[in-house]
Amino acid sequence: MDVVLVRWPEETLHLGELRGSGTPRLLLVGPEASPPDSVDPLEDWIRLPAEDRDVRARVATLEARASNGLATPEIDDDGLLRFRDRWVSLSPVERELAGALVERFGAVVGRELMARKAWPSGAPTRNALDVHILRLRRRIAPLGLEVRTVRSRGYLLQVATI
Amino acid sequence: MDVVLVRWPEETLHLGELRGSGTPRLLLVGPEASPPDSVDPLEDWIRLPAEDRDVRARVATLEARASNGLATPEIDDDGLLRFRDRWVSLSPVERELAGALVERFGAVVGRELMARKAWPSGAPTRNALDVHILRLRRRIAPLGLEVRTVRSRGYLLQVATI
DNA sequence: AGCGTCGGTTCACCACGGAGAAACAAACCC
DNA sequence: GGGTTTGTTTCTCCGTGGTGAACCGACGCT
Repeated sequence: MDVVLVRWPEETLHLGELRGSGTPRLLLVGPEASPPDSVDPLEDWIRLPAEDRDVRARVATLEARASNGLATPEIDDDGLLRFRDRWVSLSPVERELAGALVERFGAVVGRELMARKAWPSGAPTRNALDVHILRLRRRIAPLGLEVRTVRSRGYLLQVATI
Repeated sequence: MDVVLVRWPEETLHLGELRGSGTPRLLLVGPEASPPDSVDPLEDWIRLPAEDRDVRARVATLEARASNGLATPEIDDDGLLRFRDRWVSLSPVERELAGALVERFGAVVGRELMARKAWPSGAPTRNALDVHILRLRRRIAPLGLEVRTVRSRGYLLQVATI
């Protein structure tokens, strides 16, 4: 999402909309004005006059924050799992499993539910799900995603931690 | 939590610790240095020389964000203990104990009460609770939480002190 | 102060079950 | 035909909960 530059305090009105819509914004604070106070991580400000590189740095940070919040993997129409401009192909079973995990990204999906998604008429073996999870893990690792186990509850898809 | 001022890029080493521990920090960027790039809302920077009121404004924002995001830990529907965008899974017994502590975050919870929560029909051994508290302590340490003992009263959950 | 008790911490060990992983075999698709 | 996908078995590993015992510091008593 693009960062909007706003003169402060001249364009205060405009600012209200931006805050409401969650648009990232950089306030250009005049030499005499006092700095705004907002805790919103999508809002920043800089004192004028300012160097170009400083403005650009703050804009870049806001952009990164904005797109970070939206960083959710998705499965496209071709069955590819896409995340942050990379992708991997999935096998049919993996697509169902990944689909369930992506739908509730960051939250736990029960083993039962996943098994029903992959095999609506009943899972072949109890172990089959484990094996496919293992394969899915290796498949999505290059995207920087990982499947974490929550014992006796299910699995959870998230951005890989270091 | 107090905001730490760090000269950039001279005190880069120090910065590593601060980032790791989630301490809010303001980087004082020398006249020639290029600004840092971090998306962490608990990190900000300002170009030197800077006006006092500008520094104060940025410090205030960081403080507000820190105390805002602090809030309280919570146990979600999946039984995960979440705190500051991190989480750990809990075993059933730990979930009961943590639940009692989270409910009264920052206040003492009696041993009796906790034992009843974990084992409604009576604790198995005298020190079963102790052992589970030990395990819970180690489990939640990565979240920056700690269980403090209040002798002959009970236990208290709080943000870990350094 | 000396001493015993109490409350709490930590460790080592066991048993059980859930999950991970490798290896093999069959089915499938280009 | 060759690679991919899927199912299955088997073995190993680890999370979990319980138990006993050693240890340690705070407290209270004489």
